[in-house]
Amino acid sequence: MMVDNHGEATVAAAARPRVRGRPKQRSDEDERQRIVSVAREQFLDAGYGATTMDGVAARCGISKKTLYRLFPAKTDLFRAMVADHRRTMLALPRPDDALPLAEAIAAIFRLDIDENENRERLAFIRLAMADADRFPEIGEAITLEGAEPARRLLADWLARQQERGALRPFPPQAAARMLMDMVFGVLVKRFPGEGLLKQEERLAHAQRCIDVFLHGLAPRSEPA
Amino acid sequence: MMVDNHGEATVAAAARPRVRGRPKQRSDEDERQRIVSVAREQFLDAGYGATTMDGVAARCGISKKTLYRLFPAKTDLFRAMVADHRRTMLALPRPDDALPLAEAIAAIFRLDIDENENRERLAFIRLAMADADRFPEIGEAITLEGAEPARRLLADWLARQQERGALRPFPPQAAARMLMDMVFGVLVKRFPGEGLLKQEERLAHAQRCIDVFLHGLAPRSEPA
DNA sequence: GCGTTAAGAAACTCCCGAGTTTCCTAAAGG
DNA sequence: CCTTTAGGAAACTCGGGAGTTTCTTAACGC
Repeated sequence: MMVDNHGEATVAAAARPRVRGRPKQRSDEDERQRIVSVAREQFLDAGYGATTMDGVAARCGISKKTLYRLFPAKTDLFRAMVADHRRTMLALPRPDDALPLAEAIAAIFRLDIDENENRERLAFIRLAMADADRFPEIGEAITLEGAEPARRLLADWLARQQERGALRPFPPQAAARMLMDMVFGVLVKRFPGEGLLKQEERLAHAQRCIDVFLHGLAPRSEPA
Repeated sequence: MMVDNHGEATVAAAARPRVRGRPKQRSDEDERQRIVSVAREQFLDAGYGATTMDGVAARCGISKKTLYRLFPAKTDLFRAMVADHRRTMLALPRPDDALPLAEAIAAIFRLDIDENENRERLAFIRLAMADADRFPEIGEAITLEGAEPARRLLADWLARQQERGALRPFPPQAAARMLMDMVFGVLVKRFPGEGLLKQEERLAHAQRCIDVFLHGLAPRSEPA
């Protein structure tokens, strides 16, 4: 969805006649949204420092003047991007306790999101790690709107399963963190050369993690 | 060890008489080493972009002239820092197959390293993630000198345990990655506010990860 | 139609950091 | 002791990016 928006915006911008004079009026809100989309693309792709206002304006097909009217400073644009991300972050599903354990976890992790959404999710995390010091809100956005609620959801679910006797007793918060780290640790895989995992690999990896995790927390497993 | 070096360097620098004229000669090698130590501190603390040559020179108590004689460009300094990091990276231990499984893994992870070493390890990973695009070698340093060998070591060990029947069959590479992600995922915990985990928490967390992991790969566990 | 005005293009200021140079001084070395 | 020379301090150039301004022009509202 978001990438499509980008595409639209960019293409529209490129197609927009670059004539002098006052262009057709457009709603400020639409304009802001378009800009934020482009900015998100840039920020996620290049990081905060390497993203330039000139670049954003150019890619939006607008002048810096307009850009600065809507976003008085680069930081405002960044914050708006983060806020937008928070708004559009996917709502967490209520896991169905009747579901098989593995499926319930897969649902919590939304393993079904598409490649682009996943790419954006990881890019956002990278950005957060890189610029968390300068912009606490990006770290907060990830933590408060993404990781934290998801972890709480997962931890609650784990606690319930433990009460049911479906899982052995184990600190739920710690367990939730472990599983999330396993599943999203793929992020680091980005280092050596080849890009992110493909959809298929990502799913397979997640399934393996869930497998190990569930066996690791199974009620009566033999100690190693 | 490294932090001590930093301390020494910084203090020595501050104590150095800031007089005009030619100072007492010192070995270029010593000088380079001092500079690299200071630079490492800066790079790890502030990232590549936020580290300035002026700042490094000032903290070293030397002039930019000397700094640029020894390191013609900022990138050279950065590369030297990475190279130094690679050199001083701890050699991996050969795991003793006779050890209890949990202890063997703890040894592979060097869970006994001190707080400062651990802080540096995590800072380096963060730096790598932030600047991997511009400086592939930092990502490579982590991957090739740190993560990769450790993962291979762990994977080999896992494979051996599987052959012995101490662990159930499971793709060893995937398993090694999972465990590493779990143990070092703590990294992400840095976001919200409070700093890194204390030594004690870190060890406890690692032990819990190992616990879940070993149960998850135990030979005859009940499916969940 | 016709003034008003909002937007584009582009030049501009300002700042900051990489890298260079100049001048000065004192250690090195004979 | 006196010349040579390496290093410190600081001023410099240069480039690039944030944010501003000016000029121009065409859409908008009457």
